[in-house]
Amino acid sequence: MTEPGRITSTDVASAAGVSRATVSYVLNDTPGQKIPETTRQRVREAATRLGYSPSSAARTLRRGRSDLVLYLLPDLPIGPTVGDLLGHLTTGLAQHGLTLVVHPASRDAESMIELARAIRPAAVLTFTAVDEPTRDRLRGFGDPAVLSLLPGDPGNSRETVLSQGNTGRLQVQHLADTGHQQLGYAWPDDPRVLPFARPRLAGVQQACRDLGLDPPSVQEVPLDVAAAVTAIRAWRAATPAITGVCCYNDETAMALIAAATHLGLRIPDDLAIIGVDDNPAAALTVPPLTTIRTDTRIFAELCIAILLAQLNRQPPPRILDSTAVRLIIRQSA
Amino acid sequence: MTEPGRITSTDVASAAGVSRATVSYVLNDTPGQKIPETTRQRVREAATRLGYSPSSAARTLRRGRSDLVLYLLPDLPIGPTVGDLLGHLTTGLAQHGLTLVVHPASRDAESMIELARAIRPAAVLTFTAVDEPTRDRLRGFGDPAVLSLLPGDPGNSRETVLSQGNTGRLQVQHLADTGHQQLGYAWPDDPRVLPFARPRLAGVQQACRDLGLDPPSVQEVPLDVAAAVTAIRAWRAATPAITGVCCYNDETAMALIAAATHLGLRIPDDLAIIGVDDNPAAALTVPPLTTIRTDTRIFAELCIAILLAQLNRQPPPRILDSTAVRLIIRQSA
DNA sequence: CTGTTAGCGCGTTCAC
DNA sequence: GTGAACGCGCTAACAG
Repeated sequence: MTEPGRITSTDVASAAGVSRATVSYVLNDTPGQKIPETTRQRVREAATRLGYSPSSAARTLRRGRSDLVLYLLPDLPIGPTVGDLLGHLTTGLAQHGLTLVVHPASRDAESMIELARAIRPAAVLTFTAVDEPTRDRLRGFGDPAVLSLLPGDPGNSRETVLSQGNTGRLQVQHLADTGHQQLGYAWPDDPRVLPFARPRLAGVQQACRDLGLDPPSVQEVPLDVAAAVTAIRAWRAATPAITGVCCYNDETAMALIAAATHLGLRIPDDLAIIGVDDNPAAALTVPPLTTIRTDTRIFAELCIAILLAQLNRQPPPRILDSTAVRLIIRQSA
Repeated sequence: MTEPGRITSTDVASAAGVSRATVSYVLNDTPGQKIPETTRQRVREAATRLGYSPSSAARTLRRGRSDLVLYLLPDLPIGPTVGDLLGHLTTGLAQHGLTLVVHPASRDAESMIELARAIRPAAVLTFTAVDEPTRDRLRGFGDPAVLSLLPGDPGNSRETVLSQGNTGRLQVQHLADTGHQQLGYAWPDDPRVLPFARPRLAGVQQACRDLGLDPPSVQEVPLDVAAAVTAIRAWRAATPAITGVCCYNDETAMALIAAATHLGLRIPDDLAIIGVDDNPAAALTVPPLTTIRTDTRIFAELCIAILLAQLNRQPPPRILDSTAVRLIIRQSA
């Protein structure tokens, strides 16, 4: 007779011998309500015994805001880093009663706006920056917290989480530490990863300036051995020759390793190569790849801390992302 | 005055000069309602002009079921295949007005049940099988469609999507085609991937039986070159020696390639190696890796078709997953 | 003090 | 074509 899953606050109320209002007050610890501990006990006991959990639909309807966090999935291959980030975000948000919903980040903002309108997310998480007009319209839909992971236009760089600057700095620093003066940058050919590639290159360029090195010689390196051979030839033909290369990511680095092997070059003696990501494959190349790892767990926690602060209208925690990024020294550089 | 995003069916109704009921009937194309085309036009025009989209909270409350699809993220490293699948599922579901929500698949079913209770998903998508009791309890919460991607216990194998059997078959077939009679299987050491590894190995074993080959010699191959060296030594010491190895995935295969290189073995002449996944890195190993690719787009579409059929209480489309799996011949086997 | 009543939020659907 | 009730939790106003 009692349909399973149909336990509402009414059921809890009658089981505890109180009204639905009281149930709500107790379960939400509403401040300013003087309800004796004995009653609270009874209500809570009844709630757990019956397995009550409030309907998020009804709650959302009333509150004007859901417990969902909208995560706009960029249109690019999801590597292990982004994948792990997703996993940790999901787990971390769940601990705060928030649920991650994934949606494709389409070109036009419309479909995102419409979804936000429909589900009234507590927060919106994106990789690419959200422009002001869109942000404004979002405010109408429960005023979600908005967090962009990657920096947008330089200058408009509010609190950005994945600065990527440290990544480049660590790459350059390590190459400089191991005696390289002339650096190359292996740029990806997939236009979809531009939002990641641009700030990474910028970080490398900045680090070169800071260390007094020449700016890096940028070559496009598609994920294909023949093309990588061409890039390496160009670097080695330069005067002075490039001896160390910062790669956009580990896959780009692997293309370079394969090409260098083809050319009979020795890594790192003839050419030092350093990647980004610490892809599981990076430990298994020949030679194993030196790379930069982002600790996605720390990173996810940082994102969540920022979101929660915004939701509670508190100042954002001023934590640097440098703790989350670290050099993994293997043998390619 | 008109708060943005606060357009409700009441607004549309008054703009079109009709009642909210009519708005609902028109916008949902409710069958059995005789509403003249002119009125319908007016309602639709008003809706688009005002930018109306219904509140999913209210709709869920009324319908007892939301437009969310719960996706239980298994606790394992998210490789490119699972990542791409996620992307395609998201996009494909969005085209049907469904939204993917991601939740960690925790050990106990409780937290999942509770979430389902709260959000009333239209469907639940899991990798590992859902047991009968859990399935039963779910029925109470709007009776979501349930789809398990991986097979559970053999025997209880209802409609399973990612059978993995074809994967193993393709691996064995190719090795047999290229003259290998004694096969090895490189088994992963990460217990979290067991749900994938078990059916893949089962597929390999079945294929060996079908082709009259000896059962594969299984060696555990951690993602570490030293350990992979040990495995290769064991295979080569066997009589008759193993000449071709099916790997759990591309990373396992890469460990083997690195180990073989260390041992001075030639691939594929001394040892043929075949992976699974077609990880972007697979094309960049030396030699490039022969592997099995799953077309995640086709696969996602298949999942969605099955879900939609279940939602409409129609028989599931009987499509084989073989179309989605394909051999990529490079040079390692 | 302790707790209740009543109405809102918004789309859906039955009965007229 | 419409009025009205419903689904469920929240909370301002109010009573014992």
